[in-house]
Amino acid sequence: MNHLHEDNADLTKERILTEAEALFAKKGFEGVSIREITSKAQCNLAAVNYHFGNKKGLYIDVFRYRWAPRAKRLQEYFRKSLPSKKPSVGAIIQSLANAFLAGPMSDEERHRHLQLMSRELGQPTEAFELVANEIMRPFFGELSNMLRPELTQKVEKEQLILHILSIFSMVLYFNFAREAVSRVTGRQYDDDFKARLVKQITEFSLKGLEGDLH
Amino acid sequence: MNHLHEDNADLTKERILTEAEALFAKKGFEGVSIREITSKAQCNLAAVNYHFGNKKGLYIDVFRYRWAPRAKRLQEYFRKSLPSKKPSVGAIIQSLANAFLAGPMSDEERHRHLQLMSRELGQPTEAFELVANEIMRPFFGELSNMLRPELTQKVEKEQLILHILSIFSMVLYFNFAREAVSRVTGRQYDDDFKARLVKQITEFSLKGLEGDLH
DNA sequence: TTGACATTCAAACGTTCGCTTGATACGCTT
DNA sequence: AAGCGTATCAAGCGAACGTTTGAATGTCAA
Repeated sequence: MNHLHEDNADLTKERILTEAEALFAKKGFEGVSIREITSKAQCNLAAVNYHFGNKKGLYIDVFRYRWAPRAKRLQEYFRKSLPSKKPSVGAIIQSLANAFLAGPMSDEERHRHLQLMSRELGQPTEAFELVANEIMRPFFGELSNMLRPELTQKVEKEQLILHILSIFSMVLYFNFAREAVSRVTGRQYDDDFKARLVKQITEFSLKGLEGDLH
Repeated sequence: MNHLHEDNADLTKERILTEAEALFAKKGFEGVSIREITSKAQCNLAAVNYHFGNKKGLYIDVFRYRWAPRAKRLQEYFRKSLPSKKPSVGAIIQSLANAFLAGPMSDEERHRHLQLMSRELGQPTEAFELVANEIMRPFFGELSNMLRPELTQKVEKEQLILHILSIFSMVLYFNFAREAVSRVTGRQYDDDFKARLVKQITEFSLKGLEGDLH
């Protein structure tokens, strides 16, 4: 193995995945043509069908090889941001909001990531299965286990999940609707404003949980 | 005026608007073809170009003649749901969440409405100007004026807007990401569950504002 | 009855779409 | 050197796309 031509193949394949992710995030599946992707990736039109079978296969592989690994990196970053021992609910929420809005990735990369996620949430395709089973479900379970000991016993499982979803709704919305948020607030979406949004999500959510905490 | 053929024209035009809205909401602008719309509207392919100029013109007119009026109806419903005198913050939020999740429209209609809105929020087009100027800006101003007297003086304008956006993020998310929400919670998206979501949004948001209230 | 206008229609326009094909070049194995 | 598998390429396929056209139809005012 490790032939030279396989390295080249990998490079082409990687370039296609990179450009495809950016374009799918920006314009959606139907808004992008294979020609546009291969043109930006500087390769032949047929390369997509050769490496990924068809357009949908490429879309799925974008989630498999780009989105899902990044989501796991994001989760890992979140875990390492937590205080090593018995993190408080406030610390958990803050780490969560911070990881998703000002985490380890570049602003562009994070925007791509959340755009792709939002598209799948709003209009699930085959890729949603991957997102749900490999990323969402385990992470929600992890968060539930983390928060459970901090909550009063009367809080049911469903209530806890709804709380977590409420927090996520803000994280996603403030990224997904950047332009609307910028216009309504009159603020540019720069690092200052992102820090402000992290603060808002953290404080609003922490208070939102009040009454269900010990 | 009031010629018979103008009535017929209106009917065709109305049918196109109706089917177009449903399809644009479901599949997005690029995911729908004029042929699909005119086929469902049971009219000729050229009717879209005759009545609306081109596909984009139809999309804009869907927002102008369908979406915006419905948004105003929704706002009117919200106003009438409020206690007639000095509504409390809790009453305001509850009326808001209820109007958007269980308001005057059918579940399908509301779903269409919020899907179209979410699409414009995530990927603004020409229609976003209409949405922002004629619907969002006035309504946000109205909500601000309503909530302002109930908040402590230290709450700045930006803070207030971020609070409102936080509430809206939940309203939109729980509609936009129906399938994900259903899967994660394990619940069908029926009337019972919608009532549960209204409760969650109301209580979570009301607590989220705590500390900034009188 | 005639002429002007509004609306619908079948048909076709040129373009772009996703995808396939067969040729070509290259590196590896034997 | 021969044969094999991998990768890239230009070219082209049929289908679907948004849009245009010109004729047909129906309705009103003059």
